Amino acid sequence: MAGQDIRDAGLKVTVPRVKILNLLENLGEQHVSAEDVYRMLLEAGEEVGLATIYRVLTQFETAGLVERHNFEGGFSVFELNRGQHHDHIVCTICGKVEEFIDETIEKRQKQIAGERGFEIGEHSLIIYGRCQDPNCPNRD
Amino acid sequence: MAGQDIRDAGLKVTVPRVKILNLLENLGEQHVSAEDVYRMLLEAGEEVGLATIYRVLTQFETAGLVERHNFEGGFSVFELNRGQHHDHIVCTICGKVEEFIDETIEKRQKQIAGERGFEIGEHSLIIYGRCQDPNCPNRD
DNA sequence: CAATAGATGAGAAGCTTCCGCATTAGGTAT
DNA sequence: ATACCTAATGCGGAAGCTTCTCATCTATTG
Repeated sequence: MAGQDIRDAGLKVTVPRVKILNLLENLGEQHVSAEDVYRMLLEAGEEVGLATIYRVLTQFETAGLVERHNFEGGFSVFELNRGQHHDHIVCTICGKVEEFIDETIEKRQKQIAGERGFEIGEHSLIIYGRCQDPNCPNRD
Repeated sequence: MAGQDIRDAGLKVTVPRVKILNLLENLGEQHVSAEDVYRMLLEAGEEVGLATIYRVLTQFETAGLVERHNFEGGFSVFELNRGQHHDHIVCTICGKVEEFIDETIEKRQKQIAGERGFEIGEHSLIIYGRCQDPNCPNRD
């Protein structure tokens, strides 16, 4: 349950934090910006200050509860950390994001880092392309 | 030569554009921000407005002359497009950037995109870690 | 060399993100 | 329960990166 996760992260269980975490839990694989979270909560009649959202998302990230991604566009998007690392493939037309995991790539990355004397930390692999979703305005 | 590249891109060959392109050509594998370009030109006694640098870098990117990367930190870095695609490994301590190419990973990416019905375009693979450069303040 | 479409520079404005500070609320011990 | 103390919130505003506006200037073309 959300409350316990927040407590485990060493944070007080407050109304805004629970609202934000619940929202993320209900989002599934969807990726949202801080502004998105703000708007979605507003639309649900739950008003939380934007500064608080940024603060809380950063705290959740530090605590490992959520992941932050820097897609193109200069702002961050967040998603719940469901434990399993994964990479992203993003449609440059409609913005749809899918996730994937590939062991081959993971292994090669570790090797590459090792060869270059890097102690590997995070990594970010984003493939950009055009999806074939019938609802995607991908025509030409 | 720089002038011809600029003309080929459909842009007028102006003093600022030539200065910026020449600077990038002399930078090798170094990655610079727009602000870096501004400062470097200033130090070389060549004053170019910051707005122009942003404009020109974006135009060069569109024309395929330079590549823009969004590393962590919320700002873009640029490098000359030397034709050969490559990925990056970034030290999270000292910010050092190294480049690499790996055919295994490239191939898997194409496969993954194909499996998911994506027509692959760009991709961005950034590994974050800690380097072992003696000059890197990597101690703990 | 004049005409013109395009480029520049300076400052203002935009966007995302983060402070500072007064107020409020969670957690804990009474 | 109550009161206390620390932490969290919310607001306004500010910071950093980037883009826009617009008057001025310049590269190109005939």
